[in-house]
Amino acid sequence: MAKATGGDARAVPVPQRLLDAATKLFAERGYDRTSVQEIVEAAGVTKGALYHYFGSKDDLLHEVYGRVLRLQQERLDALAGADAPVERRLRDAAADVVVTTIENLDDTKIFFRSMHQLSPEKHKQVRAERRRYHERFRALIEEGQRSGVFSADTPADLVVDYHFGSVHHLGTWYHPDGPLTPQQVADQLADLLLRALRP
Amino acid sequence: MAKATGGDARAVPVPQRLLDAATKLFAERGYDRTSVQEIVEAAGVTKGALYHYFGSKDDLLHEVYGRVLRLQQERLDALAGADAPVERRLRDAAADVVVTTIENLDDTKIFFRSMHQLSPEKHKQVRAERRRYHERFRALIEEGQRSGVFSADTPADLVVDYHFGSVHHLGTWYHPDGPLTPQQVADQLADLLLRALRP
Amino acid sequence: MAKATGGDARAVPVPQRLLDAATKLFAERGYDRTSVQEIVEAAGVTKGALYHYFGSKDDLLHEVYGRVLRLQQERLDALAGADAPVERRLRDAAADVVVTTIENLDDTKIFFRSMHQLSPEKHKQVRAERRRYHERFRALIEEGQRSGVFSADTPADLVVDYHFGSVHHLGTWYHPDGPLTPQQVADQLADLLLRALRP
Amino acid sequence: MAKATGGDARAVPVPQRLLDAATKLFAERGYDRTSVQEIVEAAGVTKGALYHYFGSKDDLLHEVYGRVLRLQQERLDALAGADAPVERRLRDAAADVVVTTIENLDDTKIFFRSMHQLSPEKHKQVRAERRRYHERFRALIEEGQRSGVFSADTPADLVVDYHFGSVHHLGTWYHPDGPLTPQQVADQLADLLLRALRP
DNA sequence: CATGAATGAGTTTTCATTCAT
DNA sequence: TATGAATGAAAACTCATTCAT
Repeated sequence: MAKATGGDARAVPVPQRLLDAATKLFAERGYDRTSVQEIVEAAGVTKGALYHYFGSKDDLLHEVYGRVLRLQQERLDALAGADAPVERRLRDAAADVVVTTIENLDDTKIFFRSMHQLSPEKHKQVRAERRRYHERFRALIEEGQRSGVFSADTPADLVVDYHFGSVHHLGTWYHPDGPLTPQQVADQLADLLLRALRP
Repeated sequence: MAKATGGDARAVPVPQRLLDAATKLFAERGYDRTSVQEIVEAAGVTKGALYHYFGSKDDLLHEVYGRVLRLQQERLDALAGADAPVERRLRDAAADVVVTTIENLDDTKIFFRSMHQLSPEKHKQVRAERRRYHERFRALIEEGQRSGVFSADTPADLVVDYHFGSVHHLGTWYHPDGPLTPQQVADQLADLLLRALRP
Repeated sequence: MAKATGGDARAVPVPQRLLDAATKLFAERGYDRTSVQEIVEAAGVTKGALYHYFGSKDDLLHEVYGRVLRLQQERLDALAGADAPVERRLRDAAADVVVTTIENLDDTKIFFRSMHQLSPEKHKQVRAERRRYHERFRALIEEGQRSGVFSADTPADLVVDYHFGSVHHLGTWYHPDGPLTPQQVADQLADLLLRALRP
Repeated sequence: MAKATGGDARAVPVPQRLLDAATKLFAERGYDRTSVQEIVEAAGVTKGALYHYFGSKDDLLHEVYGRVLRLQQERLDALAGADAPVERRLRDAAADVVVTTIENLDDTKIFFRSMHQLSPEKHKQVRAERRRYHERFRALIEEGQRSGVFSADTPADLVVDYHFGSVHHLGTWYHPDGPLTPQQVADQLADLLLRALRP
């Protein structure tokens, strides 16, 4: 008998509402600075409901990670496995990770800032999935290096970290109301990467 | 158990001991996950002593920042103002920030992970100092772009964020016992930057 | 050690138990000298329970005030608005505030000693309500002065402060096991007031 | 080498400076809310100095009491023992306590608000001295009642408490920049007392 | 499915006092 | 005389989690 906002706000299922609220708050104030009470208030439910659907606060964070990890891995797999020259596939992948990062900036801010606040067990799991992503990306670069279209002066691992560093950093400076669209940023950063890899 | 215990460890003054302990712990577990109790225990003093020298836990974090900010700004000013071609000065600056970041990896991990946990007032101050650093770096790139030794395809701002992203990221993957020395990493990352800027 | 322990003492709801314990302790040792720990121990609950019902220690004090303020204001309004000569109404009001003050001596001790220890915001609110009470009383005196049944030699404001001073002071000297009943004290003090106001 | 305010500020001896600072602060924020650190800062000395001259914070409060108690007792003794009719002596005493209370409003605010925060031992001592004062005043009233110039309808004790209640209360409402001078307030309150005592 | 009262261990911070110098 | 670093105990408050209903 409250908050009947629109008639479809209530249609969003409780677990989703909780996840959305948590994502927003974690991104705004960080995991440790967000209390369970604040999450349930933002989601319009009670604590009991949260613990009905999630085992712990930690679980909530882990779910946010799952969402962004699955999304990015899927997109990378698709782009890397496409039928195109390696420089095209790398460029597309490099630009795409920028666009999807910006489009899910809350999730990725949380990802990079709060990963080490997961329980050791879950942290390990996330790092393993992250590593899989990293290796798929690295394989692209190595492929280009072997075939001579990319310079082999820099170890592929370092190149990946170079690029991902800039993706990681997006949360620090990118603002949706700034002068550049996500796609423009993506193109520029992908260009920088490809130029750095010119033989 | 009086003043002359050890002859060396106890010779370090209390504020320094506190700062060292805090740096180590903040880097290991993050600012919010480190309790004042843990800090004073690691430093071998009592809470009263901490609050005798520092106004708050926040102050301690701010001091760590001060240290790394001053160091990096000094080095950048020296290198950027040297008497050498701009591509040399940029390369030196780009490599140097990598080396000093690695050499102070604890401080810089804290810097990038915990900056947003400072009080708003101190956060603002740190961001202002950080911006000064950023702008000095950007000026170098613009200088090279104007004189034609660097490509002007990418806005200088973005290039700075691209490079600093990778510096930021170092704390995530670099380990002192890995295969690369700090100087090697620095050379590789500086090369990537300069190659990306080739006209 | 579950819910039905005692059958009577435990039947009092937790917020009431907390308020009672706080009232007693604040009166005994003052607000600042009473710790939250002592309150919850006296009430037989934990700190968490206290903060579940009250926002702060300050809130608890404010609640005590609310109780006594509401009580006294109601009684004054009833007596002052009665259908009787003004000297009768003033006398009744003057005596009644003495009786109810003695009957709630803990509350009123707290009221007068600890009011200035409230947060500025709440302090202001309490003073506003207190002023309303004062003004209602003053209006009675002015009414009598205008109609000539009371001497107008002394400004009504001062007369009110004179009487309330003695009410305020009751907590300092009145003891329930002394020679005078509350009603006797009330009659004497009301007599003093009325005699002082004889034209 | 600091705070050379005028050339005679430094001439005030340290214990006096401490006492003055403590009086001011205790009156402003209360005894418990005033820290020793604040007192020494206001007095322009260090903590060591305070503990050199005073045994404890409690001692400081006790000294403030000593000052006001001695002053008021002396004045009462002089006025009550004067060679004049009893109604004159009571009137003078009643007015004088009002004037000296207002002239030392900080001290008396502290007196009435913080007395119960003294250590039990010192509290007892202060109460004993206070009682002596009270009894001297009561003797005056009884003298007048016996000789018939005052009504004996109200026990002398109660009359004393009635008057002292209003004195006590002065700290709550009197402001130096209000419409009434200390002497005017004193005259009015003394008048009220004497009028209440008319046979 | 969901509530919300209650817990208990934890947090940062304050402060009167001591003491070697 | 006076300093100020250091102590240690206590302060108010927070919060993830549980559980009877």
